[in-house]
Amino acid sequence: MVEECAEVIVKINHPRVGGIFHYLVPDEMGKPLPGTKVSVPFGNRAVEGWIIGYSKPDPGINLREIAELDGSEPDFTEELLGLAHWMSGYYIHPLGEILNLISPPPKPKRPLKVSVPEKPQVHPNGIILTSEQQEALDKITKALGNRENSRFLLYGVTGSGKTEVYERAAEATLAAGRQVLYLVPEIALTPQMSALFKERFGEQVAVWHHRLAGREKYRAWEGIRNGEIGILIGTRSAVFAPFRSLGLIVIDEEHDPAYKQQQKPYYHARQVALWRARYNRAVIVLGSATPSLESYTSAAWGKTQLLKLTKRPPGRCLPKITLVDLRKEQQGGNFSFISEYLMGQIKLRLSRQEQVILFLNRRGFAPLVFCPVCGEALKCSNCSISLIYHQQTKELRCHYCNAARSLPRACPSCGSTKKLRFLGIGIQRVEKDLKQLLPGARILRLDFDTTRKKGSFLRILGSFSKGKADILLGTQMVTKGHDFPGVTLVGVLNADLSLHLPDYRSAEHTYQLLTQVSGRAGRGLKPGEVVVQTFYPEHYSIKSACQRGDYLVYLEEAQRRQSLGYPPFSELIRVRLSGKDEEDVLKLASCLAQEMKGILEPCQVVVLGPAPAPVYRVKGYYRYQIMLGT
DNA sequence: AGCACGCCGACT
DNA sequence: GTCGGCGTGCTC
Repeated sequence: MVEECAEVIVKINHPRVGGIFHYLVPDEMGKPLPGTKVSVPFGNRAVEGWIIGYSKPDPGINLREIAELDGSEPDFTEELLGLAHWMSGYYIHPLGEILNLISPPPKPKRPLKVSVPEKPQVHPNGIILTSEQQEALDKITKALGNRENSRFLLYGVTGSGKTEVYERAAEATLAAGRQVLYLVPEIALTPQMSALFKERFGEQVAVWHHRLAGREKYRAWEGIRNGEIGILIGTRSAVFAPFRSLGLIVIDEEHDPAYKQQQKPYYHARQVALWRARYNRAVIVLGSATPSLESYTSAAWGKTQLLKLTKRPPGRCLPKITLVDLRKEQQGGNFSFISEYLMGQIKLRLSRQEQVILFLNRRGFAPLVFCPVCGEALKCSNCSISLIYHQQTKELRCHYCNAARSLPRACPSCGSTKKLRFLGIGIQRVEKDLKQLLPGARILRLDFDTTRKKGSFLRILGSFSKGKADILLGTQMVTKGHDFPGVTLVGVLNADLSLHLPDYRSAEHTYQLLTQVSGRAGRGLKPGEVVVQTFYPEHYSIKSACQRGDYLVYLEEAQRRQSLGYPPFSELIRVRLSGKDEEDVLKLASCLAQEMKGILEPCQVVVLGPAPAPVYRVKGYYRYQIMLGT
């Protein structure tokens, strides 16, 4: 009779070695708990891995012994092992790599100084809740009290005080002896959030994100594990923290695409959080002024309880929104990026020494550079995409592979040495032109290129909020939850840019972007105004963003998705194949699609493709895709 | 992924 | 005759 052997997942990142390997456990090791890190002989070398369970191996394999146990405690709780299994199946990814992803941070070399945990003290702020806030809070605390796995959508207009509701729900959770996970979409939002929570809850608050230094990381992880930390504020990877008693999960700005990882494994933190909430019988609150359609319909179907905050606190009203039709502007002879109306409003604010935010979702100086003789646009040599001209570095950049080249003397396609032409307007061009149009104005630019250096993001925001500039000109980055009381005007230079992207959610994303950026206006006591410039004022996502307070955009979008058979009314899977040889990729994709059709179409799954991906070459790899839909 | 084994071209 | 090219295949 063969004894039960340890099932070990080896830490080797290749999908072909994703399986379980059995090892004998030497007697002196006893029976280590699942989750324990081990070192095992593998082929002719030693590799690390984790014991994930015990079972009888198939007969006839030459079993070897575990060489070493690493660490006194298992790396994973039972919950996290279960989560890893679920993720491995759901995201079709090797278990070993999932375990690697969620494994604890390494122990720092120098021992940590022993901190004496002070008695946590809570300092209430004395704010009086609006009746809507109170009602939302009551429902959340009731669910907390019942230890139900409840799911809420806190749908509140920008500035309606969602954070205050989260803080009080956190207070109730701590009082019940349980822990809180508070997720935010990006690292830049963690400092202000943790400052806010620390003010109220003291040192039991910790921050987590991937850029944290080694010992900070370790301290937060340990604190969560041993219960000294009651509230963890972090970005999506914080969803894997080893809570001992998780009671509340808050996902702030739940619609934000940053919650989805853009690399393997392509997990969605909201999805993972829902799993953990279920496992822990915890309450989960998804909060947003512009919920994802998935969450909104989930509420409509009764799977999620809807909590609405429709008003800003007394004295703070919603900004007025003005739509400017750029077609009419051009008919009137103004071909500039800025309408007369918006220009007038900017000048008015400058004269009153109020601040302005301008939003244009396009990096660089000119998005297209072409030869006036042959008409050919300059393309990246590795990607099927046009190169963008960047003014300050005087070079052409590919926004997909980041390759840069200097502006060529002669056209690479026809050899003409006539000066290349720039087409379209990027944020650097706006900055340059604005400085000429408004010589006295102090302008700050906030985009990927001005925030590459560590700390520059906060430096720019800091100097703007201290009033050291009049105009903050930015891409996507300016839309995220910052609070500038001095801003009374927000200008959206081109609302249409995200409307025509090849994504079935582009209308939803446009609506969310416009509403979020509009929310930056009038956060102080002075009333705010938003000016939205568009070539397409009758498009429903633009119209609805400008008539806030109605939920029609969700109804309309839901109807459209349903009639076209898109999620959340169906399931959709995109299978992407990529490789250096286009022939090979296409051949394999065709075979795969054929195979899938044979198996899936009888069970009513439609197989579409293969078709070239929207950007069909990236970094020298050809990309084809197959869509599966129900 | 590593790292072996393994069978064909230019070197001390 | 040997060093080494990277094609194929295996790892409890």
